[in-house]
Amino acid sequence: MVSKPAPDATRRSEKSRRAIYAAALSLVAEVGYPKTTVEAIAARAGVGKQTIYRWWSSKADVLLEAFLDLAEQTAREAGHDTAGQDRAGDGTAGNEAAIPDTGDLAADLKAVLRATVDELLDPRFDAPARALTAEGVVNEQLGRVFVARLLEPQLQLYVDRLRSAQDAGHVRRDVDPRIALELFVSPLAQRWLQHTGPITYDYTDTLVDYALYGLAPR
Amino acid sequence: MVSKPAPDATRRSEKSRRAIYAAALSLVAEVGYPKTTVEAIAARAGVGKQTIYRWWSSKADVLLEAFLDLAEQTAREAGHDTAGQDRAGDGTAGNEAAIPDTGDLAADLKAVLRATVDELLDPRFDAPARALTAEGVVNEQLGRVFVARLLEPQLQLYVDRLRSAQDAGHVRRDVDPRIALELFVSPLAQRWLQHTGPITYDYTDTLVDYALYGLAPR
Amino acid sequence: MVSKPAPDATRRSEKSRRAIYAAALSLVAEVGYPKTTVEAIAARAGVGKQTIYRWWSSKADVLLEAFLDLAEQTAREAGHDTAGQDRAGDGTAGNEAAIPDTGDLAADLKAVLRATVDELLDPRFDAPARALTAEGVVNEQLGRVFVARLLEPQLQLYVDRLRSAQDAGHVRRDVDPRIALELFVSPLAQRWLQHTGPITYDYTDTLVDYALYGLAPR
Amino acid sequence: MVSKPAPDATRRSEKSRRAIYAAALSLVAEVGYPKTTVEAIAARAGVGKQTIYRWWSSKADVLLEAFLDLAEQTAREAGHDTAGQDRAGDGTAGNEAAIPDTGDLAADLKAVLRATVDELLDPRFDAPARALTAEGVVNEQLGRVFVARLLEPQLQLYVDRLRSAQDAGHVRRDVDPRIALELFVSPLAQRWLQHTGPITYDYTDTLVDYALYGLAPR
DNA sequence: GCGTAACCGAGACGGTACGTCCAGTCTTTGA
DNA sequence: TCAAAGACTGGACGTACCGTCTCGGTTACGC
Repeated sequence: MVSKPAPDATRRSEKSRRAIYAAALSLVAEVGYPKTTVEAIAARAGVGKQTIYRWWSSKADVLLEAFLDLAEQTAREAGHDTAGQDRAGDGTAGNEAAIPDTGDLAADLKAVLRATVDELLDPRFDAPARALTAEGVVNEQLGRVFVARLLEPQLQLYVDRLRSAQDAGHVRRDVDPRIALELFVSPLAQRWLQHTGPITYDYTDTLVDYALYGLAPR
Repeated sequence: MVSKPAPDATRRSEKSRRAIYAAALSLVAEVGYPKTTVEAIAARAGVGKQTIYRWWSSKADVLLEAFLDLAEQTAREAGHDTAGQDRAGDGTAGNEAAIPDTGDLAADLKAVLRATVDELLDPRFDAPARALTAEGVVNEQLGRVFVARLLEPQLQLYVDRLRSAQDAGHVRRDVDPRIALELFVSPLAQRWLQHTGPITYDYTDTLVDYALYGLAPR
Repeated sequence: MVSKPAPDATRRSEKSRRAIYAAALSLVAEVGYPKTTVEAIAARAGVGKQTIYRWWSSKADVLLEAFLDLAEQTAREAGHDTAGQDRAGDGTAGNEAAIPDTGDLAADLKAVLRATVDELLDPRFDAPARALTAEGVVNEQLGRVFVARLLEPQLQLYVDRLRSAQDAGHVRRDVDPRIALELFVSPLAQRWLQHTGPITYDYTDTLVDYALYGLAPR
Repeated sequence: MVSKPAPDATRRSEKSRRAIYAAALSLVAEVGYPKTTVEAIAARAGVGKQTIYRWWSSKADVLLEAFLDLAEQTAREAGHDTAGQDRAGDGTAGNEAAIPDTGDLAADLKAVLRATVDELLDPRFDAPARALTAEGVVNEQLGRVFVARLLEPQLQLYVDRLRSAQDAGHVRRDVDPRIALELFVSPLAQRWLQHTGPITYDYTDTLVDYALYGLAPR
């Protein structure tokens, strides 16, 4: 079975690709993911439907790549701006500037989470991110790609910072950083996804405090 | 504007309602939410499409009520069967039996979370709960209903148990229980929704330990 | 086969019957036959749908009886007005006042056809008559009833008048009156039904002249 | 307002068009016009419903064109086969071969009407012609198209033949041929449409005789 | 420099499901 | 005890998109 003759990627129209990304992202932001149709993306991008289906397998796939591209671009811009404490273009796509390490773990985490709060409240990110997350909840294949390409690389930065804290003796050695990070990242994620509570700096600060020092009296 | 004449609910067919719930739940479990169509629900329920559209506004709406009904029923059964020793959930069954209070907070939380793990791994709950959560992520109106009717009541049980622990001096007085509970509930929710990690008893036990005693050395 | 339990006609509501007739005729006149629905008739008549289905088998059936009733009524009124040369209530329902017999066949026929022209141009008759005729073209069963109850009784009057003219020696003895009448009645009918030409007094007068004296030179 | 972007007719699928015509005609012949649904036509033609709605506005419109096409085809075949000696019809086949002119008007008309009788009794023509005529009675727009495209061209042939007879002195000069032809054509049409009498060669022969020589004694 | 291959915009195609409308039947309720 | 009201199953309607399939046209590469 050789189902797909595999189109020649070298002859691909860069202009069309960009136009499709832009159309997909703007449509999702405007009318929402479910009402965004492949036909509408093609029309807005000034592109034939076949040009979409030639390179992507579904609406979700287009949006996923469009969003990855957006993330990459944003990261690149951020990289140029803040210069120094970041890397980019390592194939995992994303704005993974390392978490700062001032020696004060709580302060560093609070700073990063505050930046995340800003991002979550920016509709430019909110709409497509929400749409892709929702699709991933129900479409495991897409979900795994989304997590692997976008979410995990971010989480890995927390793992790194926590390990550094362990080396410095600020976090117990027997703590698994991959689980530990969920104590402050997941609550924020859930509030964002399910509207189960307000998203504020105070809130994320509190999460960090609770997570680091526990609920039980010392 | 009163566009809809509003059908007479007293004359509603109970048989049809039940058949529609059953059809919706079984179809979602079998073919997934996106491939579940209103027509298929009607066909399987042996019902005219109009009977669905007369009482619900969308596929999501049907499934929401079907799932609420399922949760209620499950709760009722559980209530009769086990009287007192009860499960709780994260966006799943609508059972409002209180979390046990043996005096050992860690043990009580671990027990309840283990029950939740069981539920999340049961496809009977997983499929519709996942579908509704995904829909709620993207459709705020439905999301809010879902949260208010199913999720919040469950979370309130944790609030109650944590307050009791505060009274017993096992949790710091300055901790906000509504936020505290997210430290162990949200990570589980995220792993479930986004497949970001395995869901096991070990994992939830660890979450409780981390949350109660913190990451920093004592 | 006793398919229908046959409702008790003696307990039938006369008021409902009249209201249904009125509703059916007015709706056909207003929105046309195809857009006239049983539900709309019931609603306008302030009657349950079942009350219609109890006594009639279809929309066409209702309209047929409504129209027969209208014709009967019109005939009765005409009878009272013109007093003397008419009969009524003989079970065949209709306005079959006999064709006048002044001894001048051409003049008598022209007068009657002019009256028919007036009727055909009156929308009160045109809409339902056209609807029923169209239905009868395609639904033979209804068509035969329509012809038997309404059309044939009318045509019989021409037969009678033509026979009288034969007795007076104004029409050839070997002419079949049932066919002869079609020479002036059918052209008018076709123009009305198919809009194949204007319908005027001049036209019907001409038809009578052509039919009586032929096309060939004398 | 130009609501419809108007599809590109040059890219239209000839195969689909033919399949739709065939399906429409066969369904009307089999189950009758009212029970013929657009969905059934599409299914039998192996075509999507949208392909029908893209090119036609309604079931009636499809059948009209299908029938016009059939008439044209029949005419073409007849033209090739019999060359010169041709049929004419009443609202049926679109063959514009002239009525024969042997010098004997009565004989020529009788021959043509006998051919028409044959056609009216052929179910292949009867079902769709009847359906379209009925629709045209109630839907004036379609009726006018039907008359203009099919009926009038046929009638014009009679006009021509009658004019030729006038030149030959066989018909009075003061007779209007367009009205005269109705004396024998309309009665046949009415008997066919409304089942008001048998349709035979004898009948049409009689009509011609009555029309040419009149009812009054000579 | 000239085919020729393939991508491109465009959009018609066979389909599926939508949400609405109405037919004809069945059930409840008030007079 | 009947009829009004209207919910019910069923199924066609006309629409919106799906994903596939031509159709010219326009590159851009290999000979």
